[in-house]
Parts: sequence; C-alpha cells; structure tokens
Amino acid sequence: MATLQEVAHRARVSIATVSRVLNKSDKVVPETRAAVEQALRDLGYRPSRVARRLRMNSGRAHLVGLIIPDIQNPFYAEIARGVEDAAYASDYALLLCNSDENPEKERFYLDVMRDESVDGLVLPPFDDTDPAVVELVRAGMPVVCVDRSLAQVKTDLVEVDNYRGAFEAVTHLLEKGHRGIALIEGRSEVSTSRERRRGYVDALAAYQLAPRKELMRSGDFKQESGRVLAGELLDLRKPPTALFVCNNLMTVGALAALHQRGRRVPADVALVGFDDLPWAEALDPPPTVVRQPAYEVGRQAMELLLKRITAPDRTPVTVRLLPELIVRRSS
Amino acid sequence: MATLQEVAHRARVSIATVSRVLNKSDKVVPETRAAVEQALRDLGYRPSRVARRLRMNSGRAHLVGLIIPDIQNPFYAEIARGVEDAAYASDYALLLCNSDENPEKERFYLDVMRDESVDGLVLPPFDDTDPAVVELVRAGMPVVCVDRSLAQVKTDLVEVDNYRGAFEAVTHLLEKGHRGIALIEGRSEVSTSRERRRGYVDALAAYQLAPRKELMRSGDFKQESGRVLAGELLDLRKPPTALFVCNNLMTVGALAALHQRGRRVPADVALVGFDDLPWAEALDPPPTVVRQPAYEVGRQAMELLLKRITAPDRTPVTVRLLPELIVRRSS
DNA sequence: TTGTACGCGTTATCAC
DNA sequence: GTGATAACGCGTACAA
Repeated sequence: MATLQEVAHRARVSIATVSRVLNKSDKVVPETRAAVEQALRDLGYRPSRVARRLRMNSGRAHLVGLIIPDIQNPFYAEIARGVEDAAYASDYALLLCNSDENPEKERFYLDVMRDESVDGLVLPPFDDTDPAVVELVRAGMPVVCVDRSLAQVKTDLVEVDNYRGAFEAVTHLLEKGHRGIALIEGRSEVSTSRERRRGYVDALAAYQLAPRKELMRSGDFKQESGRVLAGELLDLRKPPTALFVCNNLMTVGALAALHQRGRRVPADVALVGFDDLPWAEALDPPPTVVRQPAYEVGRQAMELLLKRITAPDRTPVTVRLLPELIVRRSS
Repeated sequence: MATLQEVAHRARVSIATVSRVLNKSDKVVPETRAAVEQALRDLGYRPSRVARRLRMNSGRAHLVGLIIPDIQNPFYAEIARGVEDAAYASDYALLLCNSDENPEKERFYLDVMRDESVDGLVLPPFDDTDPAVVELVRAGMPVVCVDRSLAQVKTDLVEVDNYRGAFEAVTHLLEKGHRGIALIEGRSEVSTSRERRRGYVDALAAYQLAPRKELMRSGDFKQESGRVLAGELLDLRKPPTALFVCNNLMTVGALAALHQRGRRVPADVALVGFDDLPWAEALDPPPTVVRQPAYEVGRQAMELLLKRITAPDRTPVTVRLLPELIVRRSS
C-alpha cells in the first residue's frame, strides 16, 4: 500500500514527477524516469482508485454498474457476462447487483452507484417511470438501458424484438395445426410482456383467431408461477393444445406441470418458450424456444456505455437485436 | 450531487456541524440540527462514498468483493446470491467479478479490489498458492475463502464436506448393485476434486473394489467435457453401468452423451451428479445428485467476513457444511 | 525539466 | 455547541 509520497521519497524526486511518469506525460528526463520506475517496482506501488476518483471530474473511474433483477436467471447471467467481458476488455471493473425487482433494493443500489461515482450504468429498468433512475439520467449519469426502456427520458437502449419473437413462435404453433394456444406471460405491466402479448394476439389474428381470455395468464417470471399457471390451463374443461410461455424460468415450471399431469410433449400438448436455456438439450423434451441474443445484448450495451462516457452528448441510439426461433422437440 | 460545503452554506453553519448531525454525534443543539436537516433534504444531499473511503482507515467502505470463476454456473450463482443477500442485509455493496479461472483476469480483479480499498473479499481460490492472494492476505486484507482453501496462509473458510458427499453418492450406487462405477471429475489438481476422488475410492474399497484407471477421467468442470468424457466411457469395450459426475455442468453434458447414444437412464446406465440444478425436475430424467448448500455457503462466508472486518485479529475459523444426497430418477 | 501547492469531499482533532 | 483546519492520495496549474 505504498503511496505516491513514499515512492517520491525513495526516488528522491517530488510526487509530481512520479505522477508524471505514471501518466506517461513525457516531460521527464530518462534517468529520473528510470529512478522513479525502479522505486515504483521496489515498493510495488499501485495507484489508489479511490483517491483518483475523488480528484478527477468523472469518466475515469473505470468502474461501471450493472443492476439486474436476478443473477440466477440464465438470461440475465448471460447479459452480465456480455457486459463484463466487454468491460474487462476495456479495463473497466463492474459493480454488479441484484434488485429482485424489489424497489427498495433497486433504490439502495442506485444510491450506491451514484455515491461510488461510477462512470456509468447499464440496467433493465424495472419500472418505466422510476423517478430514481430518471433523476439520475437527468443529472448526467451515463445510462444504457437493456431489454426495457425508460418512458420519461431518452437513453441508449439495447433491446430485442419481442413482438417479432412472439409472433414467430405463435405462428410456428399455428402452422403445426394448433388452434387452442395459451399464453403464459410474466408481469403484465412491463413493456416486454406487452410486446410479446401483442405478437401473440397478432399471430392469432393472422389466422382469423380471436384471443380467448381464459387462455391468457399472467405470472411473475418465476418458475413456480409457470408451474401453477400451466397447471390451471391444463385443468381447464377445454384445455389448450399448445402453450406459449414468455420466459425461461416459467417454461421450466410449465414443463414440470406437464410432467406432473402425465401429459406427453408434444403429443398431447405442444410447448414453445421464450429465452433459451443452457441445459435445453438435457430437458425432457428439449424445448422449442425463441432465443434472445443475451450475451450480445450485454456486450453491445457496454460498448454503447463506453461511447457515451467518452462523449456524453451523443444523441442516444437504440440497437434492436433479432431473436431466433430454435425448433426442438417440444412442438 | 450536493456536497457538505453547500449544505453547510445553506444552513449557515460550518461543515463540521453538518458532519456531526450526519454522524449522529449528539453534540448539536436541536435548532441547528433541524436547520441542517432541512438543508440536507432541500439539496438531496448524499455523502460521497469515495471521499469517505479516502479519509477513513478501512473497514468502513461498506463494500466487499467477490471473485468467482463463472456466474453462469448455477453453483456459483447461488453462492453469489447468498453473499449478496447477507451483504445487503448489512448495507454492504458487492463488487462481483468472474475470473474464468483465468490467472490474468483473476490478477486484474484482485488488483481492482485492493485499489478500490474494499473492506474484504470472499473467493474460492482457484490456485492453492496464488501469490497475489497470499500477499493480499498477508497485507491484512480480510479474506474468507469458500469451497476451496489456501495452502500457505490461514483464512476463514466455508467449505462443504466433499469427501463425504462423494462417499455417499458412490455408496448409493453400490447399494443399487452397481460394480462398474465410473468417475468423471473436474480439473484433477484442485482440492475439491481430490477429496471427491478420495470419497469415490474409499466407497469402492468398502465394497472390496479396487478403483480402475480406465473408469476415472478428468475434465474441466464444463458441460462439453462432461459430454466428451461420458462418451468415451460409454464407448469402452466394457462400459461402466453407472456414472458419478463431479459437478453440475458436466452432469448435464453426461446426460446429453447418454441421450446421443440412446442409453436409457437408469435402466442401461445409472447417473449421480455433484451439485444440484435449479432445473433438475425438468431434466430427463431428473438426476440424483449430491446437493451442496451453496446459498448457505455464500451467506455464512459473508457473515464471517463481516466479523473479520470488525475484528481483524480473530483467529480464523472453518465452517464445514454437509452436502445432501437427493435421490431422483437417474439411479 | 522539476517542484510547490491547491483541491476533490470527508472525518476527526483541535481550539474557541 | 460550534468552527477552523489537518489529513486521506492523487492530478495538475503554476512557479522555479
């Protein structure tokens, strides 16, 4: 834990000189430079990121924040990896937090980010209008949204075409001859849910089918709610012949419900999920899914953030990535 | 982004007074206190964690680091949640990084941790003797190891009884009548692998069975290596009748290899894995596993770290948690 | 080319 | 009770 002071003393120069050789400002004669570098090595000097951050205006902390709902969800884990790899490639460290979609935790971590003077933030805003986030953006914090966008303020955004993904998934089921197609969505108020629902409805409409309320259920994106909702649907007097489940965890839950009731997939009931799963091939059966390029979402978000940090006044851009229907054996 | 200075000015007091009301030091008369609190609210003041960290000796950053190999591995994701929840409960933020078991990345993040003056670190040391970690511990950084321990220096440690877990798993297979039991382990040099192998060998010995080299394979903890190694074993002239696979990802890979070759589980070949999977119930078949209490590992590690931060001279303790054999349908 | 000195936002130790 | 003021470690404008 040597300081500039100590290095300077050992090299018999001033701290300014040491700072100069550190910051590559070339106005230092080779011999003193050599002496300083020697002292640096001897003491194993490392600059304090804390002191540096305090001194400098901003944009040089080389630290960014990422707030996601749940790192145990493979979709977010993959985004996180994309963000981190891109950050690491540029020598940025990552302050990673789980909000659990809990406003209190989200607030806490948002405060931490600000109080730590991070250079920027990437996040899937859990609430269109969260005043804390909006305020932060207005205060000049570089923010890149992923997956979902902010209503009241414009930021860089990396999103996936949810409408198209859902439309293709449901069309795929329709082409297989299904007409009773149920929808299991996540929390209905978030924008991604709305778009997927729209894709579902429009796909049905293209086949002259009206959406039936009893076949549309809202959950909370968790495994358990997928299990429960699929169960309810299967227990209907006229159960659906196919399930379109709007996220990965709920898909796993739906599969469990199917097994519990001894329904064969896809013979009795077909299934298409949203989000791919790393273990898809080992599932019973491997599910057909709409795969979101999550790693790419994270990577591009981080890259956008880096650009914004270096040029805070760029006009915000939106990157829209395409999902891909992966047909496996559940449909 | 108001500072103490501005608040003081607005409340017509000195910064010292403001600092006093913030730090609850009660030597301030009610009326001035009220005035200050008003100013605080008006300006939406938040203390800078950076400045605070620079000023204070240590142990008050309310920031700890966690370095894990791979957040996409459910085992580590669960540990991370345990750590984070415990941290959050004590108002600590978490600097979370993935090392990929890559020495270069590990080194980078370790440096970041030190340079950020984090209060402490929890990590599964990827190398018994990593000089960077050892040095950090010697320099006084509070460190709690999880899952694996450091050879050259003593730290707090939260581990799982790997030997016993493996012993029980293999004994379970032996009781089912299996005699040709193969072992698929991760990187053979890490301590957890050694212990699990020991459990495997001893369990066989208890049944008067000698371990057979051709049935013992080492991989790298990744899904693909599980698939490849299981494939090799199944293609043997005298293939094993049961597989004991030493981590979660490799278990999924082994399952895939089994399916590829049309082997029925457990009718043709039985399978027991190490580490539970959140999607276990949806796998084909749901695998019997040795479940490690990963969340608890993380939680207790963070709690130990908090104790060490407040009392750096405590003698290090080791917490050993018990794994649990969960019998499902693959054995 | 090198050194001195200030300020970043805090906390804590003095005086008053 | 309250107010100056000295650190904490660093970058940099300015002086030498």
